[in-house]
Amino acid sequence: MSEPLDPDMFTGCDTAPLIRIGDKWTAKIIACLRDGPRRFSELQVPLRGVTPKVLTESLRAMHRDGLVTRTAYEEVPPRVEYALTQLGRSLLEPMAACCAWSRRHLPAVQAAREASGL
Amino acid sequence: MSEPLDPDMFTGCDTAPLIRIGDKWTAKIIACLRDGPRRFSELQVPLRGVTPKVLTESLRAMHRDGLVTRTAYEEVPPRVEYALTQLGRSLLEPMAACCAWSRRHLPAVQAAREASGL
DNA sequence: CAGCATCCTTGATGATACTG
DNA sequence: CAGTATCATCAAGGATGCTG
Repeated sequence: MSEPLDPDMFTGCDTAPLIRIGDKWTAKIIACLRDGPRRFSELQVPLRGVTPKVLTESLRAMHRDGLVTRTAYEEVPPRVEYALTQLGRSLLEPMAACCAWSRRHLPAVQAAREASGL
Repeated sequence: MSEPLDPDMFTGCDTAPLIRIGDKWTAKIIACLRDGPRRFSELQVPLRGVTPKVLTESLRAMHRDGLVTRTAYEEVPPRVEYALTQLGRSLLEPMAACCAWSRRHLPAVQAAREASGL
């Protein structure tokens, strides 16, 4: 009920998050790769509005962290496919937990927000 | 294995997140309130470095969304206690799922990151 | 097609000082 | 104590144009 609270009890680290997940695109990219490999341009479609620069940055970080694989085919025009690794796939579980919460409780959040006049 | 990808398959909304959770403090605040009500200044300690301004903003948003209650006692000096609502408490579940993932897989992320030379 | 290179905007956050 | 009020900062993200 009281006493010492651990500042890092949730994130497990001081300030900078160790892994890039809570940013704007990583989770969406993982969702888009759920059903199989996708090409760079295939990802741009569902992630409407993402610029190639940002998409590249995100994919590079995810590749560096072992979440996705990158396969470049020596063709013209070039073709590059991204796919989830086992590690990346394992993130679908906590993501599903968040989605489940969202489906169940977002209406309550909406209600609370309106009840307090924005 | 292919075809139309839903841009909002993960977040459930277009751009702006409907609820403020993925920010820097909300999840930590929820964790700090897990074992009971806390005062404003009690929260500042474990959330080391958080300025009163930012803590106020976070708590206000959480209150607006029905995640926490705010109880001000008419005393001198003033005392204000924040506590999780049932809704706020329900967020502990998906948070636990994320923590579980972290405990299990962060070492693999570290390894992957080193194996790729940062 | 799959990106780089550049420049720019913006919101979340921080530092500091002050108040009921 | 529990904030409020300003100002400053910085990195994520975006816009645009170019290239192998």
